[in-house]
Amino acid sequence: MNSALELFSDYGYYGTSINMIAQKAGIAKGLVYSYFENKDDLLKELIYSGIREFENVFDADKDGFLTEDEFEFFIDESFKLLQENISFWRLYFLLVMKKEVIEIFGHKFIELTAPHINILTDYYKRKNHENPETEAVLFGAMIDGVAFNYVMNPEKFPLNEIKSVIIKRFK
Amino acid sequence: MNSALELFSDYGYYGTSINMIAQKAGIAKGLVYSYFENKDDLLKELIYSGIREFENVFDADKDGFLTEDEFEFFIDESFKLLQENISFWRLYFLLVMKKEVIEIFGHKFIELTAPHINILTDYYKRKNHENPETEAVLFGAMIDGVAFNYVMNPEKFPLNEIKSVIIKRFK
Amino acid sequence: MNSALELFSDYGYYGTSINMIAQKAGIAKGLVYSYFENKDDLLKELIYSGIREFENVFDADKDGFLTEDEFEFFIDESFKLLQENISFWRLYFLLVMKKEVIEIFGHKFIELTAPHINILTDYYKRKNHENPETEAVLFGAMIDGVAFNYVMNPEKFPLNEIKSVIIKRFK
Amino acid sequence: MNSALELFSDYGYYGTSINMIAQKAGIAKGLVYSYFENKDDLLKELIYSGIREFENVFDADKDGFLTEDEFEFFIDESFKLLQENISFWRLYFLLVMKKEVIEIFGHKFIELTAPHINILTDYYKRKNHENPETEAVLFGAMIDGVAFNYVMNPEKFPLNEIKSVIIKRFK
DNA sequence: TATGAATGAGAGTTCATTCAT
DNA sequence: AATGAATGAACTCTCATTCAT
Repeated sequence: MNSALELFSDYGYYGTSINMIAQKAGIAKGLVYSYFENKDDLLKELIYSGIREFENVFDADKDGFLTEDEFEFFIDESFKLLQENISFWRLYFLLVMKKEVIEIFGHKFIELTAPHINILTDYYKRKNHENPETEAVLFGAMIDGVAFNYVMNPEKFPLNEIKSVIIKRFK
Repeated sequence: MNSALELFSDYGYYGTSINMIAQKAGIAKGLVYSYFENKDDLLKELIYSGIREFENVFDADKDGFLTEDEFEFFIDESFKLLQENISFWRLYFLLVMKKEVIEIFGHKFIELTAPHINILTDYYKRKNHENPETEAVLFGAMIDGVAFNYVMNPEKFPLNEIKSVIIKRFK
Repeated sequence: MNSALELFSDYGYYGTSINMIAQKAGIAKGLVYSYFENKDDLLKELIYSGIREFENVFDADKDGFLTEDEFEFFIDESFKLLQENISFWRLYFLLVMKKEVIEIFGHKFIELTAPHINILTDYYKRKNHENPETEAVLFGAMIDGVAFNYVMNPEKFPLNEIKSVIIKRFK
Repeated sequence: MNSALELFSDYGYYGTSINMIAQKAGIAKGLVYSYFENKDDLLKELIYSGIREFENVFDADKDGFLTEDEFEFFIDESFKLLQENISFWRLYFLLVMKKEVIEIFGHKFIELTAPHINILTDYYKRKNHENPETEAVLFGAMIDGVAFNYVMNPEKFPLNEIKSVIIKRFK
């Protein structure tokens, strides 16, 4: 799965052959098929396991009420998760635009982000912002953009500085 | 090229066959090969032409000095460009993370955005922001994120509201 | 189709690869797939075309009433058909026992033979045989057996002598 | 071997995997290979054992002289053998036309039937039939056809009625 | 200039066979 | 004696590319 994740995230799903995966994993092609039904299934497992990891981390503050401290904690955790799963998030961005993927996982992805948008809307509402929902959506898009730029070039992207500015500007 | 762009942006590079492109364009498969050396070349031309369009639009204010009015104009133009070339930007996000693409176009993409980041850095420096460069980078990432979310779901994403909030918060 | 028919009838469906067929036909593997959707489809076409040929020949005496002269004519035609389509009948015997094939073609095969059995039953009834239906079924089985032995070894099997004996004994 | 015989006769040689056989037999895949050299060998053993069984039953009246009573006994025994080994005879019909099988077992199959044909020829000669040998060959083919139809559909085929008619007509 | 029949490399997948345990 | 993880050859099928027309 690690080999597959890395290759998928570098070359895309169709750009990665089972042969490449097996070779990278140091096993025979056929063995892949005793772990996964087929290539599609391997991808699914990869995504599910990524989603599960994400859900585990963000299950804590499910009371739906975000304090300023929790806001900072949320940013912290998000960025930590991002840094620890670069390949997964690369794959996420690679796939999330494909029609087939949206059909299968679209709802999963929405379930993942929608609650955060809601909590944020609430947060900005309490802070008397003018358009709390748009603000929340923009915040979400910005996080996407930051994640996107980071996974595209993890060495050069100044994630920590960015974090500070985000907190300063959006808390 | 229009057919190819649309198909690539919908089904991905590997998900689109030369046959599909020829059919959509109403020509024979073989004819594609008198316009383009091969499928790779067709993709390259597509990207180059997208980049050229982008460069043309943003050649105007090359004096490197951004006023507040120009800032708003810049946002306006960017979003217009985004809305008029949804397929291209979908394709951009679809490809930009692939290793092979980065090897070929990586520097092109950087050349495209770097000047804007510099101009923005300058802009924020003049406004006495604390970390003008980080601020500029975050702004760029945010625009990426907005674009990404918009092309993923153009009907639902509130582009105009977002624009207002961006101007209010980042001008 | 000729190459496929011959190979299928010699080595069976699974014992024949698309490569073998293409090689025998002197074309490239891929070309097979512009004539037929897939291997299954090729087999189906083969069977349908064989069935059609059979139906064409035996459409003449569809009045359902068999005279002694017509009986002889029927035998004649059957054996002629057998001799002209050895490969097809080999394939028929090879396939007709497979579950998958029966599911798809079972009714077709029954439609092919059932009318003849009925006509024969009628024929033997008129001749006051004791068990006309069993007699007809036995006759059908015998023709199967003769065909089976003939296609298994066309050079050695004495088809013409057999024909005479059949006519003498069963007319 | 029982598992293999049943599976081969239902799904064919290529349609049956070693896995299926092992599973049905309740043993591990690898263990099959300590009983048989390979899949081919397993098939061979299956056929040999079927042939041996056949030979055992028909070794009794090897004096080469067939009386009318023995004729009836012969039919009886044949049909009993058929009914008790449906799977084997299904497999026989499934395989007997394949080139590879003929190359290996062709002579065996001929050795099996030839003596009976001879004895029958003799039988019909004594009864002053016109073409005793052809008569015998036809009889053999008919038995094949009956067996074929029976194993194709054991529930529906009227084996006992057929037996009576055969005895009446061919004794 | 335009076609699409033809090619064959390479993809995903299966499965007979081996062998360390 | 028994297991099943592991292998890789061989299969079906796709599709970028070529080329005679």
